[in-house]
Amino acid sequence: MSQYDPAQIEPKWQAAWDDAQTFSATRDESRPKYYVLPMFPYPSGRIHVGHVRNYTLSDLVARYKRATGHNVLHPMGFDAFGMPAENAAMASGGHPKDWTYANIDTMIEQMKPMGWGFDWDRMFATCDPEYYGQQQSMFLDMLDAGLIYRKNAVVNWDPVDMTVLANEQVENGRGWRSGAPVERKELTQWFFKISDYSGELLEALDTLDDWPAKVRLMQANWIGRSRGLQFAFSTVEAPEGFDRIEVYTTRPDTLLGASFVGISPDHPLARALEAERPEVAEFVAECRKGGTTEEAIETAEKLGFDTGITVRHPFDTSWELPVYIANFILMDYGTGAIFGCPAHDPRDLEFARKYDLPVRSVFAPAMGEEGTFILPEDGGPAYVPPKPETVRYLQPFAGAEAMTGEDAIDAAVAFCEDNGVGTGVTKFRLRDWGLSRQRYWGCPIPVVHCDTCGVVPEKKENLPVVLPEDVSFDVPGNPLDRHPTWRDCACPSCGAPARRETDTMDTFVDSSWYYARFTAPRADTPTDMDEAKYWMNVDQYIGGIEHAILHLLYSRFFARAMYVTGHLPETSKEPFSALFTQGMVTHAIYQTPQAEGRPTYHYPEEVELKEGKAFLKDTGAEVEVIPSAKMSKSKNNVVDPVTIVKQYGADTARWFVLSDSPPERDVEWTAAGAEAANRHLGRVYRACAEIAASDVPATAEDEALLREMHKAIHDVTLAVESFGFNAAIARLYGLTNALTKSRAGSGVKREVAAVLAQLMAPMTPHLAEEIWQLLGRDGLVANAPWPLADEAMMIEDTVTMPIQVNGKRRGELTVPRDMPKEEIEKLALAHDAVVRTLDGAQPKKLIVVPGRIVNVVA
RNA sequence: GCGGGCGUGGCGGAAUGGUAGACGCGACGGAUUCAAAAUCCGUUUUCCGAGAGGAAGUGUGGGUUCGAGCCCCACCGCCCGUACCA
Repeated sequence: MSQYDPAQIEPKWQAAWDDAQTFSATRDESRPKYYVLPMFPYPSGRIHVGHVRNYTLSDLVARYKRATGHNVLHPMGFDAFGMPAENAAMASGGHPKDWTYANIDTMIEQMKPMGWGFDWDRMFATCDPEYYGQQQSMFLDMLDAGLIYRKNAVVNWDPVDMTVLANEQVENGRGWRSGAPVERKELTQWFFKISDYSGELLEALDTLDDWPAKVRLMQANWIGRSRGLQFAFSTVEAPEGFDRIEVYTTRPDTLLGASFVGISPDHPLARALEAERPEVAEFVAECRKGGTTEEAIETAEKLGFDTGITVRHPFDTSWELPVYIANFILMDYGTGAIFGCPAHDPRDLEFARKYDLPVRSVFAPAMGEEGTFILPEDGGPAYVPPKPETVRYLQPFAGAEAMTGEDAIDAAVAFCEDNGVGTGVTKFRLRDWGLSRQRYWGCPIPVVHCDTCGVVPEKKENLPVVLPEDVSFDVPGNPLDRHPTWRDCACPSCGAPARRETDTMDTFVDSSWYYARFTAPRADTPTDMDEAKYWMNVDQYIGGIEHAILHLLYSRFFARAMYVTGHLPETSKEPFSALFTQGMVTHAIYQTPQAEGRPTYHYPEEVELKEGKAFLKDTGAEVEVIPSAKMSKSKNNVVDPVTIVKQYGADTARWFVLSDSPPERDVEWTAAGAEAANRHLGRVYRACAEIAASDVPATAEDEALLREMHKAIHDVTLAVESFGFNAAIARLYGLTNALTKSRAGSGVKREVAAVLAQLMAPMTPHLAEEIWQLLGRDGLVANAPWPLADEAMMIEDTVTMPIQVNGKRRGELTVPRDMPKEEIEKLALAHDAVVRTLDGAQPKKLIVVPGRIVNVVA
């Protein structure tokens, strides 16, 4: 009998699918459509195991949905703009375009042998002018619709290289190349008005039933709707025009605990003082050191500068509070000014203790819950109970003494409004989306700057504004800025000499509408409405949890913006009907510690495993094993899928990434696991080949095997529907074992083997086709309808229930499936173990859950 | 710092509030073999016990319940995100 030989069978079936055009999607109103989309990859140069997991998951869903009668769209493309291409050009002197397209070719070559059923005819890369030209066209429509505007925003500035840095290019506050301390610098930049949609994007989260709850929660917190009070402090001895400082607070109930007013270093008042007073300028310059990330700002040491200006408390004009410039206050949120209440905010407390400002508690734990509570003014930590918790107000100015924070906030807002101290307002944390990038390898922003006409949109007939190819990366900065001819152009409005916008778009723009483009990838408009109406929405989107907020939120906004500009139907405002977030693929790190600095990392193939320990093959020296680490080139623990496929075949790689871990969790790649997967597939192949050739008449075991088959169909179908692919695989192991051990006749065994092939087809499609053929079935298993479980065939006559005494298992009871509760009670009380444990005592309670459990409470 | 998630045998993991450890890996024992590889069969949470059986046990500490891996509270550890990595 022939052996399982993936190298021979896999290319054969891939060619068969190609010939039959199995996975090319065309509109067909007679069948329900199903659009399954894995997040498209960045063309880094090689596919990695994370990609293998992502596309194996989407392919499984696609093949399963095909089998259940759906017209499936399962496309693939490349998110091809971005920094790595420019970094490669800087490092090795090539061109980002050549680097990118060469990488795409390599990756396609690596993807094809995996047997993923993509509709390759729809492929595109976002750096294709055909794609980004349509993106420019939409930009103009959105600009026209008032969805895009310009304003100032801060960037990371490398003062030595004189260039803007991405957050990841800032290491410990210094530029990655120059090593110079990074500064925050303001530039005029383009923005999408995503904040216009804050409320809608938040509320619509409730409609996304098939999204993970954690993602919806993360987005809700990110959008961050808050109710609060906006009011103004009147100032004492402030410069002209600063009679008042507007502040926003979400805790107006803590107004009597106010201790100081803090303003952002970018607040207009801070700017005014900076211009006049050198010591302020010095302090503000100090605040502007470091990167722009929220993390860097929040974890930096809290710094304050006493301006000498004071403000009057709105409830008591004789009470004056100092005004500090503070480095932890963001100009982007609220009004860029706050009042500090140290007793009830840890940051304010740290600040107050540092600058010796008063700490005044506003509320304390409600009566009876005080325990060991220490007031913050007596050295305790800031007291910040959850808002729904009832607390005791020490000096209630609005409402009762004991109230929840929520009620107290409402009462305080009402009180302040009644007394002319500010108004209650709703604010969002979500900021507008800055899309300008001072970089070459991105979609050019199609506008022109003219001295007379100002900012002028490029004419649509002049699109795409194509990136020039004659650029060099030998000097830091954006080559578009210094391009001799591309930059200079004629004003589309008056024709006078003008200057092209040299900022390009954030790559998040590219990935915010690719799902829509896949429905009509060659259209000469951004989308084709008929195709979009048929294929949208994405029925199942699959990708990494790392995109939970930004990419998914931007895409949700973009779909709305595309609806407003007529590029998507209203029904596509939420473009992803269901979302699944997969876990990472990890791999052990093998390292030898060094006396100083980084350890030496060893490749897995240099290491030998013996008795749970790892040794270097060369020297026999023991190496340290760090399990389950994220794969990283610098740690030498990256597994290359190409090697795996050469060694074991694509089906083994697919089977392995699906088995073991549930798909939403991280999975550790182990050589042993891959071998085990391969061994099992070999077992299935041999068993089925043997069955195909056997000739045993029907036996008494036929029915038992058929029952097992129907139960397996039922269980696997449920598991696949609920993304429990590891459970589905465990069930398939079970069916395989039942099939190989059964003494049923050949007829039934062949039927079960064929069903096994069908159930495995979405996971190991090549092997499934081969078995299908061995069994003499017609056509492709890829085109066969999904098997149906016959519920009547699954029913067993008896059930076995555990018997517990006081919640501890003491025995079990096998009874007819439909035995009445009273009968079960009698049998349970008469059971040896129960009699022994009760020892003559009367049971206090008897709980019988028919078919489930019996619990005797003594 | 803040927001979110996860934590179960030697390992990956299973378990609508109802027998904790399915299924797989590894390990151990056996069959087959001149021998090995491959393959097949069996055992495998820990501790006590010859055995029958018993006790403990799902990161830590508490709580709710007839019954908690699952629900609630506090803590510890790891992972993701933190708006210019994609």
